[in-house]
Amino acid sequence: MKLTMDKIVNLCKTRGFVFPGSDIYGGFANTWDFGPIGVELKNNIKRAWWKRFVQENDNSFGVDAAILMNPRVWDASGHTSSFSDPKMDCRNCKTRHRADNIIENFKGCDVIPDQMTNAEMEQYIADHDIKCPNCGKRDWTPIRTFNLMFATSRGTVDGDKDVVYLRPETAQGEYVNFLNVQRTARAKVPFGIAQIGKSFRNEITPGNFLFRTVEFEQMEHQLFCKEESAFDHYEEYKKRAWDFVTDLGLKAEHLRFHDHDKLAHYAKAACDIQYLFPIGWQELNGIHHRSDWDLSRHEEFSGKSMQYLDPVTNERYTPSVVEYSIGADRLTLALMCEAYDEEVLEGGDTRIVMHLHPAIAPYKVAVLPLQKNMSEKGHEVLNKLNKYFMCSYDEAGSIGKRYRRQDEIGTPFCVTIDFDTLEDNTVTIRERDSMEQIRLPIDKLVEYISERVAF
RNA sequence: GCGGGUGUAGCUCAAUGGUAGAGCGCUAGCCUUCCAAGCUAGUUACGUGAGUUCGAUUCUCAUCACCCGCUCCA
Repeated sequence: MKLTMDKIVNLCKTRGFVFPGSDIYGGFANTWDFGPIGVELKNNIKRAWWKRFVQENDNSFGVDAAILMNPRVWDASGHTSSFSDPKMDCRNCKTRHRADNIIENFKGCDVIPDQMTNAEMEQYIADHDIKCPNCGKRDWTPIRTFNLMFATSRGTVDGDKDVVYLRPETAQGEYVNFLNVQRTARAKVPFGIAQIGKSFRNEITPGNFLFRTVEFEQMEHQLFCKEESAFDHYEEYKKRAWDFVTDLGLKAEHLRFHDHDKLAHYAKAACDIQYLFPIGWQELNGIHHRSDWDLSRHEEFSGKSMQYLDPVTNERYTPSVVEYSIGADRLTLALMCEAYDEEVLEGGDTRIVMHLHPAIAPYKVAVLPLQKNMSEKGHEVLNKLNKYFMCSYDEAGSIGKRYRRQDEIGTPFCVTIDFDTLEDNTVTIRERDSMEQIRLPIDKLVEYISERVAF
């Protein structure tokens, strides 16, 4: 079976994982709404991440910072000045390029484009006759700047409004709270601050379904540590990031590390984990050694000391940061791609199965009375189970059809009520991947399922 | 934003300058004791706006959305 994004999108729309954003108005580019099944899946993924990187870490603490931040945060982070791309189009071959990249890649380049204005870059390109790398002609449109931050305004009186930005990354919420968390949690370096939250980027690009959206959710862990141990932690987090996604079900042969050739100005090392999506190898997460750049900048712009006083050695220093960041929507997409399967059964018919890790499956168990007159017993079982698990209840259609419905949304267990159930309180429990069935007393169900859906 | 393509039920498709059908799905009923059975009934669509025309889902233009590529990145 060749997996295409189309198949995933189709399943998502028909089964209620994900719908196009603003659907009844014809959609809205690069936005998607999670439906009843999808929101469970994504919440389970976020919960698994939080468990792994906060709950099971005794030196890791969560925050949920505001999306709107003081605009000076973005001056300090560099986003106000550098988070906009100077773009120009080649009129001849209709390709779009970044002016700064074109200049940088020009042989004999003797300037730093980041420090130039658009007019200076246009002049430089004209003076040096820099041609389109695609078609070899020089027929450029003027440079236009795209700021990737969504701007809105604070204040109710026109003309007296301050521009504020929807955050383009969650990381700054962790950095500005470094000392608040350290003090209140009585944390000792090295320790981490984690956050899951939405970020916004005004990018003019095709989205490839959930892979690239203008509004997206990041799961981030910032480890604050001593400069000399930062590279060790960097390596440690590469491994932890890898283990997390493989434990959730991504196959190792669909994953690879990808070191950055060009480092951002603040980074001492940067590495991605890429996943083999239907659209090719694409970034799933990033791990960055950011040195003390972020805290130092905030110290500079806020005037507040960001230094940590080591209580044992009395040493005072600005910690380095090892950042681990993964897109929740992107990970959800990867896990759906990995789980998707069209199985050919004996007899030639096929079933679509989502082999999701039980821990992230939207429903853990479906309750299926074999006949409609078993409704009462069915609800009795349902009401026992839904105290512990997200449950589905279905009494429409043949039992085989109902199994297939659950297979398509990845439900790991189906519990069937039959005539014997009414006599002896036992049920058939059917497992999704193996399609095997065993008989269990109703009283044992919670324990049996709990053991198998843990992460 | 640029170039190319597409737009008809929930999904996959059909037909037509005289206002639309099928299969699957879904709902209800009958039947049915564990992997998409059957029968009956019901359900829902021409993306939006303008133009040509006696009449437009069909032709033209615009617009919107989506898909592929450029570009970008978590």
